Amino acid sequence: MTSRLEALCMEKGLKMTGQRRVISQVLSEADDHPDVEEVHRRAAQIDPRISIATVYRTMRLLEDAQVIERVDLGDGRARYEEATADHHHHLIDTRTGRIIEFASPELEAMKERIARELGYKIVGHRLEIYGVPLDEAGEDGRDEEERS
Amino acid sequence: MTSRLEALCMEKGLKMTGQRRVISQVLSEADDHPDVEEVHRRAAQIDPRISIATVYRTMRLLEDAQVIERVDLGDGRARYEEATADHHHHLIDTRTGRIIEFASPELEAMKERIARELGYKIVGHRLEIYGVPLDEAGEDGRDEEERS
DNA sequence: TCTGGGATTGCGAACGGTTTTCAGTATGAT
DNA sequence: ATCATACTGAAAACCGTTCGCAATCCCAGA
Repeated sequence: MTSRLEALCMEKGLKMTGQRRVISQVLSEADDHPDVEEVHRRAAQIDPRISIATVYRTMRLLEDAQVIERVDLGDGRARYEEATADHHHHLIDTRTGRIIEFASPELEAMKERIARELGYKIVGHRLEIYGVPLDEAGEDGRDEEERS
Repeated sequence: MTSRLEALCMEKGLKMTGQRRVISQVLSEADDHPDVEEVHRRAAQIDPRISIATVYRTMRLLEDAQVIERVDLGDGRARYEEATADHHHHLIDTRTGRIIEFASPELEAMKERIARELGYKIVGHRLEIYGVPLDEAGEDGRDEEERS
């Protein structure tokens, strides 16, 4: 059965090898933001002879083909998600690492405006919010707040 | 004479060595966002026997002491700026690498609101805009400001 | 002013994530 | 099936950053 990403790859004329098929499947089924190691782990469960180097290469290939998107969450390794048409951003739960996606047209508009006022045309942007759940924010041992 | 950052360091009770003095001076005089290698280059011009390891160590020290702030511009290396009270963000000129700082209270408010709606309290955030100068970007000349 | 000992430094080695090299393998067009 | 070519695995190279260690420096105390 061809996964969504596999279909996309064939559409783009990429040679479909066994490992690319497996990685495409893994990525199609992922609903989170796995890093390369995690993709490799999941791929290896389907076919243990896939090497980490191939995963790296395939991720780059898919990124270049704009099938997936690299997400830099500031933790030193690249994470990935399926490419989407609409721009969105990430809120990272610093307690659990959970990543929540959100989009805000107003925010987009405001960014455009700010860039224009500075004399620039936006070619890319990224916003990350780090936060803690409201209902847990005030409870346990008051760690002092730090605004950065 | 003692640089601004050097004074800050002494205030915080850090032992002031020759290298820390030099690095503090370099950082006090910088009005850009140098990476460690660049700080080392500038420091070495004042005192050539400062090692890159010491620069790395000192940057971390100053960061921990909240004298400077690390800025991750997504280019794989850490950049730094003096710590400021007000939160600001960066617009990166993808043609030249120039970094323009900007702040927007409305943007801050909007982020707070978005986080709250998602049930979160913000503990940190970061926004980067990548852009090209309007007057070099092609037509769509909406706002033509000299911005070299 | 001199001293002692903990903090700091320089060097190179180690590190973690990522890319590359290279020889062997698999793919898809024929 | 065949063959040129693209792809793969394993290991080495890379790059920014950190660490281990012996030598050195800073500065509180004498």
